[in-house]
Amino acid sequence: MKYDYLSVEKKWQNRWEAEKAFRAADPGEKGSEKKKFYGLVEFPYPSGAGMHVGHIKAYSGLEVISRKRRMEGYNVMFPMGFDAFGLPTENYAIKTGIHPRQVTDNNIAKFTSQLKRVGFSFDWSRVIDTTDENYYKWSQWIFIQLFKKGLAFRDTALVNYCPSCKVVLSNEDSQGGKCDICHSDIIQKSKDVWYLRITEYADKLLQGLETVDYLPNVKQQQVNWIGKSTGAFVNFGLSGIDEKLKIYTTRPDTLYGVTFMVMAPEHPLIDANADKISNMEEIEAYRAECAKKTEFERTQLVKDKTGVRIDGITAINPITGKEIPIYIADYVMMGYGTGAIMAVPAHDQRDWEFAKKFGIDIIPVIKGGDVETEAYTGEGEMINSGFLNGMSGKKASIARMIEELEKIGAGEGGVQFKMKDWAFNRQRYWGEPIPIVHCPKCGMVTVPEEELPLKLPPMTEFAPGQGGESPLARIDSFVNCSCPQCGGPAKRETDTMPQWAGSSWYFLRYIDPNNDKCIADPEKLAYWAPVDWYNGGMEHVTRHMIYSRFWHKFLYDIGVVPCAEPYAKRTAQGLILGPDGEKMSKSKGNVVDPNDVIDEYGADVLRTYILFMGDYGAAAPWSENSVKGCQRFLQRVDDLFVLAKGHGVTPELETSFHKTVKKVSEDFEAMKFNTAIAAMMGLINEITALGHLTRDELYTFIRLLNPVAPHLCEEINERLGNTELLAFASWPTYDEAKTVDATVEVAVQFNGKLKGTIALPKDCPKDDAIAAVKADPAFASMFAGKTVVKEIAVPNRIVNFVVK
RNA sequence: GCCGGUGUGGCGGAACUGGCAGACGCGACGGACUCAAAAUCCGUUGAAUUAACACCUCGUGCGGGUUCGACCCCCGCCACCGGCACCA
Repeated sequence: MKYDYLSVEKKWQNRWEAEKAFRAADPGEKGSEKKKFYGLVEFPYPSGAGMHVGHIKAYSGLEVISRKRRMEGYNVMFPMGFDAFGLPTENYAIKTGIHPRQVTDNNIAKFTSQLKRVGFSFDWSRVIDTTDENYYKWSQWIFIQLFKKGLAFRDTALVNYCPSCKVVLSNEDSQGGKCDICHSDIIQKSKDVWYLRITEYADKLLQGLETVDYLPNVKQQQVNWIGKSTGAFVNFGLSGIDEKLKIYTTRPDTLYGVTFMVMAPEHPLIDANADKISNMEEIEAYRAECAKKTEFERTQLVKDKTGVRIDGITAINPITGKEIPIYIADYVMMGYGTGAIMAVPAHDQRDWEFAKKFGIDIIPVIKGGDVETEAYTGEGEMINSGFLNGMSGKKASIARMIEELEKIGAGEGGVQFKMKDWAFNRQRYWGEPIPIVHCPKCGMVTVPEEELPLKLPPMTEFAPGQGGESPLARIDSFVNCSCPQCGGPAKRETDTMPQWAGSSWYFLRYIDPNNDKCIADPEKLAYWAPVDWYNGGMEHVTRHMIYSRFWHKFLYDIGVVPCAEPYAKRTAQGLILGPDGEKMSKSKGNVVDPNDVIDEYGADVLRTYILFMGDYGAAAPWSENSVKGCQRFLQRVDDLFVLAKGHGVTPELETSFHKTVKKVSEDFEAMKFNTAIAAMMGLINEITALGHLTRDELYTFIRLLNPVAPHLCEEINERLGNTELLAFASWPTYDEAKTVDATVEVAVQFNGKLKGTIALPKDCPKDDAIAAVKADPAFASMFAGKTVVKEIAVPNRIVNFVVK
């Protein structure tokens, strides 16, 4: 009988909705006495294009886990929401004149209906929308707390600016010198910008990684992003100037090999001492040349070293007392360390290249390598290094040098991070207004908390101003206000927050989405936090995750949340590629729409295929034919009902059932959905071949499959006469002892080569196994005329004879 | 350049972390049902060899090694993917 998925799926979706089946119980409510499980997936940006199958894959993993947890007796919260501020919506609004609010509402409605068609067990009573006033009220509240603690500040800086989007971008949003949104080349521009002092939390963010269960590569990427290095700060004296040149180095052990110094072109010491520099024109010319280059050209296109020697000032090595030249060069960045370095050409390749080009001495201080051909960066015995001579081992030499530097007051040990402060403003309409008032008397004043939310004013024209200022700057009624502190006339900040703001704390709001007194009720936070399992894309591992960990840690420090880390566990799904093996994109025309798949095959088939197509964490191409294979599988499950007679255990199937329950239980937890489904397919094949099973066994089977294909399983459950939802049936258990067959086929090898198999009782002792093979006439010829040198037996696996 | 990952049939992918390579699915081939097709069901399907699904041989990117035994461990390469990148 052909399974009518369309009406069956609708039927169960309606019932789940009517019964509010997946509503998580808050503390005090019935169900909250159970152990809690908080499963989180990355909420989508509701784009006009609707969802594609990649979204479905991203949510399916924890959908399975959440459904399994409910069956295991947990009180599960599996929420969904929308990260709806952002440029695509705003650009669409600029183009069409339709208000972003309306665009967003339409898109959310579209996404919601698509998600419901898939049958995800989200708690729809907790939906959040970051553009909702009652949500961004709290984004603004957090900003005010950051500001009060000095973690939000304003600074003039060279920023990455996208001339097309007319917006300032963070380093994270402008990787590769391209705008993350429109992919045009970004340029450098001097602007007054807001920063969040995330660097203050660099060490905490790094150390926190030791307490969480993230995929190793996720952790590694965060570690790299934070980029901690240890070394020393060293103060070099300057000739004729009563000032020191402070540098940062990871290799203080090579101090005796310093033959020149390099400062970033923008280094403030240059202007401060312009009167002592005899070649300022030359330096200015070089600076102008550098300023023309984008950061991309300067850092990405590694090419010839360029630079200019500063005439008139020299540096004094505090250890050797030697006088050495100072250069400016753009291979040294103002934004890292102190903006100046000591150059050791013998042991640093960049310094080596520079020295070769400018004819500077190269003094080796570590034995090994040939510093005439390239810098030697390996370890070795210290030479030409005064008190370090004869030492070997980088660590010891560094420690010894730092000790010396500290003794003579010329430096100290220190650490540096690659991570930079977070540029936190955008000159756009569709974002959270930054709740700050600029008062000519009081300076920057926060909007009083009782006045939050600071709402976006109504507008009809959303394009940014010509100078790249926020569209909000055009609205006088918004801009002009009175200072909350002194009551005098003042002006509002007109920039808005970046899209990352709303997603930096959304997992907390799910816990108490309608609270108008605080982010979330402390009792509820104590119950639900932290997120037990967070799944999402690898592309969000550095930016979104680090930002949100930062906010969470801040909220922890001010006593708002009860735990130091927001996510106890993090996994990631792989991409779904188009049928052509390419990344899905509109331009390639290889996007698969989940709606089309559901129309043709049903939601259960879609879900099953997405989980079956391969390793959940790896990218895999879409295959229409394989979808059909999953359809056949579910059809065969449906057909099982007519084969189900009586109760109890079918002896021929008993071991297989125990095996499958074990396999599926374990594989789901490891997100090995493909092999779990393969195991269920194998069991179906066995049952079909046998021709019968009991109704109890069918019940076990549908409970295993339920997290993957819940509509079909609920339907069969009902046919079995059960009135309760299968969603809350108990998860099947297995008996370890019954997962192995009574007789096991064991491989027989001679000299490691497979020569046959032998049936042996389960867990047959080694000696018995060896004896059994020797007694088996099938292997007699293998022993004939040979001497057995060694006998190896692995229970239930192999027996191997080494013969001569 | 650095860090991480991957490489297995015609295809997607399995393989207890050293123990029968290719589970499961797709595709293909053969058969059943059908007037026929679709759907469904049954069988075969790594390569080579063969009358043979008998034996032997080869086979997990390439070249070596360790081991009774290697997709798995070690050494040296190649290719592709992801992240970072003149970070001192």
